[in-house]
Amino acid sequence: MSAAADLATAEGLEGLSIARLAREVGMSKSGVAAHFASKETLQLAAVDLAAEGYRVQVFEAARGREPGLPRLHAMAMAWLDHIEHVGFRGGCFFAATGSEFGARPGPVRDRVVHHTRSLIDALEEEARLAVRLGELRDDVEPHRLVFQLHALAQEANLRRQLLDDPGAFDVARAAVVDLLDQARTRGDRS
Amino acid sequence: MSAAADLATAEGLEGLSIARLAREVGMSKSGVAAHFASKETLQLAAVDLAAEGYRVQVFEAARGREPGLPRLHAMAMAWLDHIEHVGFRGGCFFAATGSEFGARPGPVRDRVVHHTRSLIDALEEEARLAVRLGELRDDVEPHRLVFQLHALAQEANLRRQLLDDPGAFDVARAAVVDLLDQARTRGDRS
DNA sequence: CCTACCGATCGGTAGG
DNA sequence: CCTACCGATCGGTAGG
Repeated sequence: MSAAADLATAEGLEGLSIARLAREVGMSKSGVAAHFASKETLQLAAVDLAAEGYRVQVFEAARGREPGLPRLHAMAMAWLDHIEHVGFRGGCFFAATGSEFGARPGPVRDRVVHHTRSLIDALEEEARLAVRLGELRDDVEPHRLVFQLHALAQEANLRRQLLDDPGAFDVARAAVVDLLDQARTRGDRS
Repeated sequence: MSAAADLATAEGLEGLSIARLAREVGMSKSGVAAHFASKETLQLAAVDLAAEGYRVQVFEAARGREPGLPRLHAMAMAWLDHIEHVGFRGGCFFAATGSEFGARPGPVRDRVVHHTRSLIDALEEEARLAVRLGELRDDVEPHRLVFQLHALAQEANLRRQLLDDPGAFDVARAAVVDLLDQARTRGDRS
């Protein structure tokens, strides 16, 4: 069942058909259909499973560091590492499904949006805290900082998928370090 | 014919079926099929049409400015403007198709990759020139600068599609300005 | 450019 | 969990 959803995740998209999934796990088509009320239910299960994957990594990495800048830094890096190593053929699951369902209103899109916003909100929250703690400059806008962090991850994923750029994630990591460095309060070396 | 490809473009993806397109332009299915050797040919036509759309805007904007930093700046802005105003339901055509065909080898993927790389190469070339002209600092890496510029556009597109962030393109534009500002030779106000 | 057809695949259900 | 079926849609072709 969750093994089915995992293989579903690996396949990636709307092309994840009940029939195809059935073949892959060696069951009859209606055997799979019995586990999910509809194709949409299967898609939602795949989305939630993928979300669990990065949530565990990102928030586990966060727990190990003090709140504020160190935690923000750790979350951004853990998130890049996770995308780099997911191993789905289509790369980052949320980049793929977000792009696919961005223009298709419905529960699947809503779920993808929810998980995406959830990560962004967590990063913004941590950035806001870092500003409050004086670790990041007063004039740093958390919204924009996280915009840039998220952008770098998207770009690394795109370049690996499309441009065979094996160093894409290293470039992204270096840019993240620079970005946080420039936002850091002068003289602060925490 | 090119009107068909245009509506095809608007629809966006693999879901662009010959049957669906036929309905949309009021022809029979095989009437459309006769114009394209195969579905793949139709997809390639749509990709090329979309590429023409941004090429015209970006390279026209470039022609009006002197080579180097001014031209790089103009290209980045024209490109953001184009993505913001394409009007395809799925947003940026190349973000959508790139994500969809990134893991599907074949002529369609190759064509999407070619157009994507083409724009990136043009931006990098201009950045390299700006360094040579002394408009950008010596230690600026064109590859990484364009990585960041491209990342901002991807993120703006994603946020509009997924997060109903109407100011996403304004944030991206402001970040582009900052990025080029920081890369600029100190004291240079060209 | 059309009608009419093909084989394949889809999501879903009936009935067990 | 299965077989067996449904109506719909797909890409593509035959024949005109």
